[in-house]
Amino acid sequence: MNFLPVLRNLVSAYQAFERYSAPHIAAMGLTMTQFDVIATLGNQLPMSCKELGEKTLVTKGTLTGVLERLEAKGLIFRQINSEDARSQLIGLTASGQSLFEKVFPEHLEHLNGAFKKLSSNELKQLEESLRLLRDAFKS
Amino acid sequence: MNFLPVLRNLVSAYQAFERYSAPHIAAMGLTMTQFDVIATLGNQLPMSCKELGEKTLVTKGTLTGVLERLEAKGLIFRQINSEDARSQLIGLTASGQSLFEKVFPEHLEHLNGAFKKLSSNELKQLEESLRLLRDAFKS
DNA sequence: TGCAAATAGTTCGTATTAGTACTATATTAG
DNA sequence: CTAATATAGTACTAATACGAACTATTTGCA
Repeated sequence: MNFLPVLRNLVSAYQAFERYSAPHIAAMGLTMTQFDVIATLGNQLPMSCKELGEKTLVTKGTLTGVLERLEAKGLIFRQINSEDARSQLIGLTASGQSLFEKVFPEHLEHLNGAFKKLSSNELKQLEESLRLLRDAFKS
Repeated sequence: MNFLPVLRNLVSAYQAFERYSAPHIAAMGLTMTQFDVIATLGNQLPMSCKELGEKTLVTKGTLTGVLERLEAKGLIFRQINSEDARSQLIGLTASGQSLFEKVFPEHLEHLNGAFKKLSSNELKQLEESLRLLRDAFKS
């Protein structure tokens, strides 16, 4: 069974998504990864780097640098985790929260411009197919 | 229509693929991108950077660095393109060819370990779904 | 209790990655 | 024929990205 076309389509679909999204996000002064972090922190209680990394699929080594830059922009704060001194809690500052409220719905609308081309069935099929593929690579 | 689960699955499937493949390729002394270039050049006539970039989905700026490192390892050569002095032709050296012949079938077998979990229908469905998604982001 | 093992984050090295500006060459319109 | 434009590849910058080594805690187990 020839699976190379599937791999090729996986990579090109992923790249197409990135290239569709990145310019819109860059126009708001963020990178994709930074946006991902802001979107994950929005409307949530402060969370640890570990949890943030799991939700955004960003490894901890990368996250350190991303958080540095977001902190330098005044978008996030860090606070001590009183339950575990190894850990810290990350949250949005007022400025980060207001950026989130502006940018997140806008970007959803931008993405909807692409997804509205797909039917409800196609979306469901996609979600299921992708889950199968991911699971095939796991374990 | 909520498309966020589809996006999340796209990213996690892509990452699962990378994390399944990368260690196997790293064990052979290559990165994923380097392997991609070697695999694309294998059993082909020398081709331009432009063509190589289109086939591997690597942008030209990135390709410059990748080719530098592959050339330093003695795996590829560059030759003048007599038809266009702006361009050069990239091909595998004997050493690169022999690496290709060893590594490519091995890696296909490794990937098959994941893909054999999917039925023929699931593969077909995946290929089609991913093409739809990619096209939704294009244009 | 006390120490080995696990965990949270940072640091570091290497390699992409995108994007822009730049050089050299080719093509094409007038 | 020549000037404007397009194209191929390189140089450069900023930001990921991964993995390994490292520090500071915390946990688990004997």
